[in-house]
Amino acid sequence: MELSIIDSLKAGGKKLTKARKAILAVLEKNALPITVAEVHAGLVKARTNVDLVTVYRNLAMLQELGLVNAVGFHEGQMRYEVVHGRAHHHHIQCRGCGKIIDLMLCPLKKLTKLIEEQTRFSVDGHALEFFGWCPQCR
Amino acid sequence: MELSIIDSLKAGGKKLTKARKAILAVLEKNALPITVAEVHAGLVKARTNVDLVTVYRNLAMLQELGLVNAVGFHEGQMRYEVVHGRAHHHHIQCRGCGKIIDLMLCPLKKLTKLIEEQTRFSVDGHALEFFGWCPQCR
DNA sequence: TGGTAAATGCAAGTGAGTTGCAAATGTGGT
DNA sequence: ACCACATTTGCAACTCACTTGCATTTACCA
Repeated sequence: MELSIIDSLKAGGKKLTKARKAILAVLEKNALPITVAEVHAGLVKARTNVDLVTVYRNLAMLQELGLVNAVGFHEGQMRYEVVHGRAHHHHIQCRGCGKIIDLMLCPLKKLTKLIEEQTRFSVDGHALEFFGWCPQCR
Repeated sequence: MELSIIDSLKAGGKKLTKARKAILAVLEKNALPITVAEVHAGLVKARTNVDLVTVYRNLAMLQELGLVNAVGFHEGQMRYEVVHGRAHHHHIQCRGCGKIIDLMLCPLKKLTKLIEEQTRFSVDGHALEFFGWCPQCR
């Protein structure tokens, strides 16, 4: 079974602070990965004053605990999404407008085993993003 | 057939400058994707004085022409490798020492078609990197 | 060889992300 | 409920990859 968010924090010796609750709430409200600035803007809109640096520190920490997922489209900044029981998945981003869509698939399980055999690395993660043009920008 | 590097530059209205030749030479010497700073260091070592900003501008241009390939491991900087007739491939990086290895495979051709059908995007690229621990760091 | 667009170097700027430190705040034990 | 204490937060300053503006230089073509 999966640990609850609170249990995961406790298991990592972390406190359940106001900032942390608010950050997770903003992420939960967004289905797609958002930037640190967008998380911060969400906090401001929810009248929760949390410094930007606190957002950075918490996202890094939540990522280490496996509670959030970092996604990068080589935009010069990272994006984050909650894990929270969602299935492992990937994304596609439009090169025109930047729109992101979830792709509920991953073809890499078998391949990972093959890579482990061939390289002698122990593989513990991968980044897979697609790029293209959405119907509106095409 | 594939255009030569010189032909590709000409086709794009680009000049074959000393800086450009030297940058491509440094990339050709390196089998794996290297950072902009590493390209620049390679130029200095080869006694070719090219400003760092020129390296940035040329790598961006060479990427647009499809002559070099940008690879990102979410390290806060990009890496570049020459395309030059090499087969499409991906990489794995060690989380311990940062070592990178070529993976001469790509499982995404069929999947790309499927994504195009499902999302109505026209897919024109993808980023796929693996992460893990190499035998020395494990 | 000379005219011209493209390319370069330098300096200054942008913006994401980090670090140090003093003040504030959860938490677990009593 | 309170206290002790480690964790967390905010602020300010900083780092570093990358970009931009502009005057000078260079490759190319007639």
